[in-house]
Amino acid sequence: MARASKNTTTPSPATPGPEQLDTSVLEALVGYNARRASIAIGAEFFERMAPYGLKQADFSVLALLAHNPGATSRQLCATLDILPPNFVSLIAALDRRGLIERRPHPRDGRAVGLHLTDAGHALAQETEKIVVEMESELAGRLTERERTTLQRLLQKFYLGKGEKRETR
Amino acid sequence: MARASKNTTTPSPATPGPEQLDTSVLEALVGYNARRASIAIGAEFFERMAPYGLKQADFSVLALLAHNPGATSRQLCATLDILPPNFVSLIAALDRRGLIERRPHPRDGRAVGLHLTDAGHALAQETEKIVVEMESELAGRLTERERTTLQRLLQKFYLGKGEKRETR
DNA sequence: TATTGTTATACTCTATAACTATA
DNA sequence: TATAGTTATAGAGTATAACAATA
Repeated sequence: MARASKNTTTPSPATPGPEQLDTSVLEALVGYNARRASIAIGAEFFERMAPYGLKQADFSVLALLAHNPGATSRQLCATLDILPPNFVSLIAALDRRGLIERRPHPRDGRAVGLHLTDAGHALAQETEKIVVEMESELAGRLTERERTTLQRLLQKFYLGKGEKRETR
Repeated sequence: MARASKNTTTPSPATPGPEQLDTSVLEALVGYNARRASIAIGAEFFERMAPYGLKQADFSVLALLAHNPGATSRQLCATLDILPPNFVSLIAALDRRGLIERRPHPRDGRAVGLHLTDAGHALAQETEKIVVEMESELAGRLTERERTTLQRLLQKFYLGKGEKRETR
């Protein structure tokens, strides 16, 4: 698959001559840039996590459980925007691998508290370290201050928007 | 791809409400923030483009053709990172709707130059205006300078380092 | 021989309806 | 009645192999 083409800040000629297209219209959109950056980072993530057999969702669940022991499926689904039916096989796979443990919820007989096993804790710790290192490499051209700014600005687009309409 | 971002969980403490999880580990990752922002913006995009029957890829193609008349499928696929087999039905749909026109390429008998029809131009212009307006609303809390910074920082993650990966 | 566009196909991700058991 | 977890399934999105026409 071809890589993203680099943008030329000069307006493109009207004739279909050169190879590169003028992408300045799209690169002015936050949505486009966020999506492309997300895909690029996700591809790198996929490569580095392949030895551990973890996808982004798997990693997120392990990382959250490491810091929120006993969290329920419902809480994890809400936090990660995963639909409950799609969460079942994910959790089942982690369970089969012996990374998590399901314990009855102390106060709610319907719910199940999820906990990392020792192996799960070890894997969460190791992969979290690798991901943090990967991010440092990818953000190598950014200063620490730029990186913090980037996080803060991105979060403005998905956190605390107040009024929200229902989708379909 | 349109993820219903209905679960942004306002900080209001709902009484039967779920205990919020500690997400600080994930929110420290650019990849996580970019993905969440991309999904949130994509959901809003989906809502506003629904009346026009355009998905993100459709809009990108129309916008690119508006500024790159006569571009070929191969060029658009390379620019947008879409695999050629997946591009066929997309282009066919735009063609059936009378938004684009396929003309024989002047210098390559294999290729086909893609052009917007009058209807295509009108739709590209109208939807581009709507998307730009949407972005202004979503980025309402950002200063113009912050927004420019955000674009620049995001582009560092997907531009100018495409010599390694071959997939996605 | 290489490239453009295409068909067929498979695999993943995401979404909806409906069931169960608890509350 | 409402909620947590689950099943089954459908629909997008994305991937590879292989082919015809042209270079």
